[in-house]
Amino acid sequence: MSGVSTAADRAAERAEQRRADIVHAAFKVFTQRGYHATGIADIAGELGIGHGTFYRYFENKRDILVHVLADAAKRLLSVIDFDEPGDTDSLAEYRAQTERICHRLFTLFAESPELVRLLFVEGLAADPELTELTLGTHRAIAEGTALYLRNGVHKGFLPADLDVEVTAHALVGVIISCGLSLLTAADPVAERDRWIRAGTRVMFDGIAH
Amino acid sequence: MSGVSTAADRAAERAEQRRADIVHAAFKVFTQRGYHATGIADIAGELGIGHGTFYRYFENKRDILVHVLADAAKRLLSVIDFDEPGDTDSLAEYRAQTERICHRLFTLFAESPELVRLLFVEGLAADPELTELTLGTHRAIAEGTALYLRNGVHKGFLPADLDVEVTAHALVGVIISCGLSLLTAADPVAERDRWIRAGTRVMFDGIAH
Amino acid sequence: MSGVSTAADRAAERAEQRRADIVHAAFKVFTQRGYHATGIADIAGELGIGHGTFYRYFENKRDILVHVLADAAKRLLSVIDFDEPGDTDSLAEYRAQTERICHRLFTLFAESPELVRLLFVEGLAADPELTELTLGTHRAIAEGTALYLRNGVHKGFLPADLDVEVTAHALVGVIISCGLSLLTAADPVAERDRWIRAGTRVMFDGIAH
Amino acid sequence: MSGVSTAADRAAERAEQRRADIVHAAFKVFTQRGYHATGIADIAGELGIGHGTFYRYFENKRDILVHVLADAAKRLLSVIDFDEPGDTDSLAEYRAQTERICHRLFTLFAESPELVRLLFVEGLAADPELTELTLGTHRAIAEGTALYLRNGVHKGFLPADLDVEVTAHALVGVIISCGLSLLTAADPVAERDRWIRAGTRVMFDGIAH
DNA sequence: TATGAATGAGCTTTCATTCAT
DNA sequence: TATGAATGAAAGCTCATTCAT
Repeated sequence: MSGVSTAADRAAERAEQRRADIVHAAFKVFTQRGYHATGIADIAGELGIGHGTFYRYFENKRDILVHVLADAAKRLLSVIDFDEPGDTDSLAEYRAQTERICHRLFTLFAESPELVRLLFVEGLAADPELTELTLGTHRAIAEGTALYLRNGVHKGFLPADLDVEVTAHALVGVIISCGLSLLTAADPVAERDRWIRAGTRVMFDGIAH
Repeated sequence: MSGVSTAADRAAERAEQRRADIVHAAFKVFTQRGYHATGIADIAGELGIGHGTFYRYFENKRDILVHVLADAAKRLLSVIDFDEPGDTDSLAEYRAQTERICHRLFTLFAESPELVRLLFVEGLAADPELTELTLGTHRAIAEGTALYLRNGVHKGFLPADLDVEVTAHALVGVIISCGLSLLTAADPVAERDRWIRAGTRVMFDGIAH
Repeated sequence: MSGVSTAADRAAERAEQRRADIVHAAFKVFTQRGYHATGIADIAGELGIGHGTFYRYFENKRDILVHVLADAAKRLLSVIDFDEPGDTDSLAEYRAQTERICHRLFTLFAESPELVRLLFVEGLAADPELTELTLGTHRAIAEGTALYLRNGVHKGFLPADLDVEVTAHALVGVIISCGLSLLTAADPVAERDRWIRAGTRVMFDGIAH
Repeated sequence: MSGVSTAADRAAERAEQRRADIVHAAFKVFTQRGYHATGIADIAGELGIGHGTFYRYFENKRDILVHVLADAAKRLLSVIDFDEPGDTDSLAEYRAQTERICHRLFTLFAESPELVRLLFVEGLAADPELTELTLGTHRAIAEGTALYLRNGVHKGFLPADLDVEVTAHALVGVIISCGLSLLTAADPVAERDRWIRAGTRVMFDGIAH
């Protein structure tokens, strides 16, 4: 609050900024060349800093990937968490809400395929331990999704015997598949809209209606 | 038919057997340690052969992965292709068929999580080119799935305006998510059954019914 | 002489023929790709035989090179030894003889640059020991040359204080340089004739006349 | 001039020094064991540095050989270029000059047989491309020699119809042969003197005088 | 704090040689 | 006798990480 130790504060601030810069640069090169094909020198080169400097901010190559993944997961989750599970009181409201969320989410996928690449591709296979971590992120998304389902069950507009956990996970599968599809889509925006429509349709109506 | 050139035949047979052995061993170590953490020496060691021998049968490390992936994809696809898309004439029949397919598929996942690991994890991120190849396998599964949907649309028990391609892809997402879930499931068989039930339910009825 | 053990004789003959074939094939590939870049498989492949067969006729890779070098040296020396050192009784006769020898020798170089490559390039640097062996061949040529010079000194048409050994060696240097020049000559025959003329001229008259 | 950026200067200087050290070490081991028998580890070991360090200064094994050869060629050529072709106006002066050059050159050979080994043996056969490069060095020596001959023709103390190019090349052959001879000479200095005498004699007088 | 020179573990790959068939 | 499958020593090279400056 006070002006005391401002110099130290500024230093800490600059350090924080540099950490963020490095995470950003690593995100870029990891998604471009892939985690294993990327060298620390590539990350440092992207920023124009010495690669020794990297080690003043991160433990090692794996460490930066963990941070990049966490950052990416946070970005993705913020898109889902933007809405409030408890806000909806009817199926129609929930469906509208779902469409909004899918729109935001799939727009994010269409606009930053790097994020998809990182969370659904690179992070998944960097090493066995990170597979677990990334699957944890998937689980976190599933849990976020489950909150909405539970609200519906609680409010009565979703059936009481819905297997909330597995269903939520299945929906995450749809999200993953959408992300991977947009990765190679010729027209990502058009593809995104097809996914929003077809995705919410199968989710709410099933394929038969 | 005749006994002529039996020696050469036997040699070719043994070579083919050895190739299969190497693919099998590579499958095992790739799924255990991950592609990048695996050395050729690990594959050779698994078989108790000299690592120079490996290079008599495969070009290089990438080559064996491609073969392992192809083998895994074939195994997975054969489970789906086992049924005949045109066999069903009503929604009820299709639903029963779907349950059978899911049962076989998810049983495969539960019994050989390595296959899941390979097709949905390792193969996806070994290198950018292999990501494409693996996404191609996903597309192949989606196309297999689409055949069933198209049969339903054609027969009239599925709505004419169903977005078959995207819906099929979405279902592949469910399959992927199921595979990944079973990877860490405490009781894979029980989990498998939940996925069969919840999966077919959301697929046919949507979440609302 | 008798017909006894003809079968064994024929076998030995065939073996000898095959040794010669292998030497010939090795000569070809060594001069094309260089000794170190050549594999045993290349030699065997050139002959269409299994590479295991190679080892039934030669100890190892170095062994075949020694034989190839010996064969090449023999061919080169036979061109020099074709004449009789004692045949000439005057400077004019010796000069005519030298021109004949040079003609034969340089024609050999022009026609089979591979022989040059082998004796003055590959053999020289295959390994330290073979350098000695090849320098021995050079010395053998020098000794052959020295015989002619000694005849001249003995007959009195060359000065008594001529340093026969070193001069002979110097002439070998001219031969080597001619060989290497023809290796990259655009018109080897024309170049050959220039070397015969200029070479005998400097040898007999020095540069000043 | 100023003290500015002295640190960077010193770094560059040290780097240059290290490059020179590596060239020097490589020169030594290449001439001892031969190019192909030498490993990068041998070069690094000679200097007591890690072999990874080698790759900070040179692209690969071939790269260092090229540099070693260039360095050796420069040293040899500097001995020839020390004199001025145009300095002599009579045959006697040219002969004296030639003797001086031969003295310096053959002394270099006697004192550093490694240089001979490198330029006339190793460099010649390391690989086909380097054969060309080394023959290029021989051509450069021939061209240097040709300058002297042309001076004599121009001044009139050498015959107008002298085939300068081929004669120069022939003299290079004598130089090569001298170098190779000194390689195995029991008493290199005595041998050197014989070559100076016999070499200049045959060059200027031919064998007959 | 920033740097990049130095390091060496560890990898992929080659190929001369052996030997069972 | 002819073969080629099997082998593993050995080499070149990369790159994450350390640390003196």
